Amino acid sequence: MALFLSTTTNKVDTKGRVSVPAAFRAALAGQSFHGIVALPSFKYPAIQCGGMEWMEQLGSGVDAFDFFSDDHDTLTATLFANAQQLAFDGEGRIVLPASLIEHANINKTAAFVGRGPLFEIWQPDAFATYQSEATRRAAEQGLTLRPAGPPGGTGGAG
Amino acid sequence: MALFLSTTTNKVDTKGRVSVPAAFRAALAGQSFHGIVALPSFKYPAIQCGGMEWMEQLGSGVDAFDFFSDDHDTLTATLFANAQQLAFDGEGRIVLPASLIEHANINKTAAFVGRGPLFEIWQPDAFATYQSEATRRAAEQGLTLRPAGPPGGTGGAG
DNA sequence: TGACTGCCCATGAGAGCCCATGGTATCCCA
DNA sequence: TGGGATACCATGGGCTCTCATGGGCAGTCA
Repeated sequence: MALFLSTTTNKVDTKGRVSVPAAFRAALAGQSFHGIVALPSFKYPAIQCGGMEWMEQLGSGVDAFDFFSDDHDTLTATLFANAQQLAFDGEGRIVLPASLIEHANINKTAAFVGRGPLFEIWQPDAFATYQSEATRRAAEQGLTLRPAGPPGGTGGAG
Repeated sequence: MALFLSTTTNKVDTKGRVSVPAAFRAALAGQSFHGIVALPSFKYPAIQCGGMEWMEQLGSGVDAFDFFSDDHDTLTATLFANAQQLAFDGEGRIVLPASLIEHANINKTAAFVGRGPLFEIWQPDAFATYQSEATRRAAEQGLTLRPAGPPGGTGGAG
């Protein structure tokens, strides 16, 4: 499983291209699709990304007959319909589609934020704000991480 | 298994032809029938599509129902009787039959919406409405993605 | 014979591919 | 330990080729 760590800010050129950090690319090496899958977060102005395996895992519960279910309607409409396959060019860059650029208010630079099994792309200032807010909340709540703890809690990353 | 992602809007020309997005065609490459299978959705004004393998999978799902039951009648009547094979022309276009055009209220443009193992064709405005509603529902329900195996906590997309 | 379907070609825009470059971190050797 | 060389990475620009789109023509069926 790919693991994404640390934060890197890269430039977006006039064509809308951004270099995906080499460490992130390395984490994705060996997957069937040479690139990333990106979808807009509906909680905050960020783009959530992972490899094709991540996407397949997200969709693994959806089999051919699930389109009879309302929940899966909602899920696939928000998940697959908004997802974009962004292939790497020869230099390991991707082109951010206009819809995602707009969603994340990205302008000249983009911050790549590691989140473990996935990573996010943010407008750097927006991320800084979000980050300091999250840090403050964590301190307030005395949030701790329970290693290998039982799943189902509010999760570690916040 | 083919995986259909993202949404693309293409024009319908005067002959009723539409280009199937190249990414969708690529996902269907290698299947026995060079084209798509399309059937009207009975839940909303859209056309549900997939490759021949998808149709075969639907068929095997129908087997699970009792052959003499009403469910079976309903399903076969709905799925197979209304299904249409639409072959690609040399440029990867299909011609939408009048019955499907009418069902989806398609006029000058058609939105191709990825839904994972299948995709749908919508009248773009109708889909926008449906989409925003689905997004709202997903956010409201705090719908989380729990892929089959690993503990996700709050899941991937959020 | 007429209408329609399927096949072919042309074209503009845009995406993707290739090459070049500067900076930085690392490695090797003295 | 310090300096030079090298390799990798982020960045920029130009070019090619694919894709979406439009129209024409021939074959087929009613």
